[in-house]
Amino acid sequence: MLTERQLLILQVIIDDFIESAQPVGSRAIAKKDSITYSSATIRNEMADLEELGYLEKTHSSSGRVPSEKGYRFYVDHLMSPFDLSKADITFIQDAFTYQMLEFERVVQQSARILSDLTNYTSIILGPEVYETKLKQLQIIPLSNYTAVAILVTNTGHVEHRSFTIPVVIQPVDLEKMVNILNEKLYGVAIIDLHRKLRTEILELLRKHTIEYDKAYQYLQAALFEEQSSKLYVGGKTNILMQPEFKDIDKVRALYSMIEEEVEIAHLLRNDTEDIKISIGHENEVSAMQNCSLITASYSLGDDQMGTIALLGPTRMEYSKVISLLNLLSNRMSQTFQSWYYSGPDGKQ
Amino acid sequence: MLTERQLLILQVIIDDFIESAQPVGSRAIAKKDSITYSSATIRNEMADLEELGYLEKTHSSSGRVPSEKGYRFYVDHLMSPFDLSKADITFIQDAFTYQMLEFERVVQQSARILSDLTNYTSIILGPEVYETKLKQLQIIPLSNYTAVAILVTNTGHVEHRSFTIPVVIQPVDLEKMVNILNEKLYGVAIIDLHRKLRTEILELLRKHTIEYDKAYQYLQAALFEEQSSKLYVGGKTNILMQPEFKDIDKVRALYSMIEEEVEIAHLLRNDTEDIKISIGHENEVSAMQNCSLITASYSLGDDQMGTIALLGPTRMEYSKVISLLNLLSNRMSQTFQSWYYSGPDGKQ
DNA sequence: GTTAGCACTCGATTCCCTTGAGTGCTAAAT
DNA sequence: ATTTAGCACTCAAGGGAATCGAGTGCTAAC
Repeated sequence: MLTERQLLILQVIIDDFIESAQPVGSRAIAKKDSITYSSATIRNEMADLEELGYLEKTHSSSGRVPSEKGYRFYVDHLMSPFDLSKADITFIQDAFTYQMLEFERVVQQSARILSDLTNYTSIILGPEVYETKLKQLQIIPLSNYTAVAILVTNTGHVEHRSFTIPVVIQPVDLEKMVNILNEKLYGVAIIDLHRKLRTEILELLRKHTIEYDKAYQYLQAALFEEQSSKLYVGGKTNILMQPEFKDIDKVRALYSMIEEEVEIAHLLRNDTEDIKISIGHENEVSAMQNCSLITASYSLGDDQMGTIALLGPTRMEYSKVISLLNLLSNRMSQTFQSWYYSGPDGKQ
Repeated sequence: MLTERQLLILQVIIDDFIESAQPVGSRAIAKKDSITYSSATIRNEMADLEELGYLEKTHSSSGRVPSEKGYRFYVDHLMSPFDLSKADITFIQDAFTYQMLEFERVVQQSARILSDLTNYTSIILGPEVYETKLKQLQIIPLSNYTAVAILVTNTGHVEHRSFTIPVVIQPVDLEKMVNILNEKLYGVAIIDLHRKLRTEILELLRKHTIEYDKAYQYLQAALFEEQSSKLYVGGKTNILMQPEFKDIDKVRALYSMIEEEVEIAHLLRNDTEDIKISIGHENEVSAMQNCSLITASYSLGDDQMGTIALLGPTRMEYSKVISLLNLLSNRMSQTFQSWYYSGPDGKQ
């Protein structure tokens, strides 16, 4: 068990290192206002903290640097809550008052806010489209041979895909089909669309169009190809600003990691209500092992929608990042909520 | 005027340097099969070529490096046409045979192809949406207070924007409005939409809806906000692979430059039929002055649509890049063409 | 005109020395 | 029993000096 004094010293060291990115020496600590002991005492405590695994040295005569265990202890027990500046808060509020009526827009804006306010890289995992519901389906002919299919969900999300119209299908058939589909599929969750199309609608359609199979096949290709949830990344170049990434190879590794959308999406998904923090080697992926990843989730009512995250060096401003993620995930959830339950202005 | 031998030597030096990124020495040149002179002779010629400004030394006893004037001469007179490998060609053809029916898709795919095949960064400037024509306008209500407006162009491009419905406007008004708009605006170029809305349609609409002004204002906000042509960037991280960018500051400068979409768009626009090459300081922007930018344009029929470009170090594989850009811009133009004039399969 | 030969240049690498920030330990002070 | 002052020690970083070698320019011979 750590003594009060050790707790204090550990906290001060980590705070200092997070700010300065330089190994912290005993003299520097002794000078702090909150510290009343001499550098020699500090040295003794530091030696103990090192032995306990909370601190490390970069070389035998260097100052101390927090270990991953140190950071873990810090975020669990030590760190003091961060008060966002008035400026930051109004910045966020402002961003959310002006015409935030589209999912994509909210998410992109949020990613941007996060990266701008932290100098880290923000990653936002979009919702599983599956959970939203079909509002309207439309097929708009572009030429005699091509058309664009448009799918609108209740969240205002629009998917579209152009396709060639098979010769055997007449425009009038197409129209009939769309009518039937809209009638039968309105309000159906996107995740169920596929199944429903294949079963219930099949018979119905057969009565009206001769070439159901072909039409079905095309429709499916047109609409259901990429419904995997999207990744929004903000401030990718912020990584370059961090002193721990002055070595270009690390940057390269991290970038190619971020481009692995599938893997990242998997890593991110945070199903809990809480904020989740992964420090250094707590991350499974090797390219991220000198990084920390902090994730929070946003939701619509009780439904988890997606995850917002910040990726930075292990020497991260945990406290600030957590405050920000909390504020922003709430703000996002609120916004989505307001689209459904609020007054005519869509404001709270 | 350069002698035959000088031309040969210059060519060999630049070819070598483009491949190796290392200053080229006289001995290395003398060893090449195509060179029958001794290193001493080469040295004399190199000294002359340096005096003429085509070569430079990095320091007084180093090998030679092409100057920007050298590169310029090389691309204008020296470089031999590059035969793309069978593999590369089939790779491109394959990419274009499978369901390329959306503008975005074609462009994104192309950007990817370019960056993958070259290890440079590709930038594609989308078409001015203005030049395309309105196919259909739709407003789909999402709730009592919100709706999504969708605009489809003849190129299969879909724009959409959610908005709040002003209280004063009834759903039935909305419907009427959309009908009128579709009737009157079908086939109108996007660039003319604005004007037309403001003039001709105004009176017509006034007869039918009470709150035209409000509706107009909302419609406009919903549909015409971001019609600037889009930028598609591929292989941004390829920059990190080039030895001339092992210095992180240069990378940072270049990245923040690329993010200036407006400026880049302006730089890129290539209104000629031909391929345009800007070497080093021929670029106005300082962050690009150790880069070369090669642009080509793609078109629909006789209408220039947009620009595709590759950005790399001045030591670029000009010859290969040019072949690739030629092939790809043609392939893109063809594809767009085929959407309009070809048979039911959309194939040539 | 071409080439061999040689002195010369200069970046890169290595080694050594110095500096200074920081430690650990011991002994004295509280 | 803590705390602190003092001192010897460690090691990274930075600054020459020495060495190496790739490459040049020039001269004289072919």
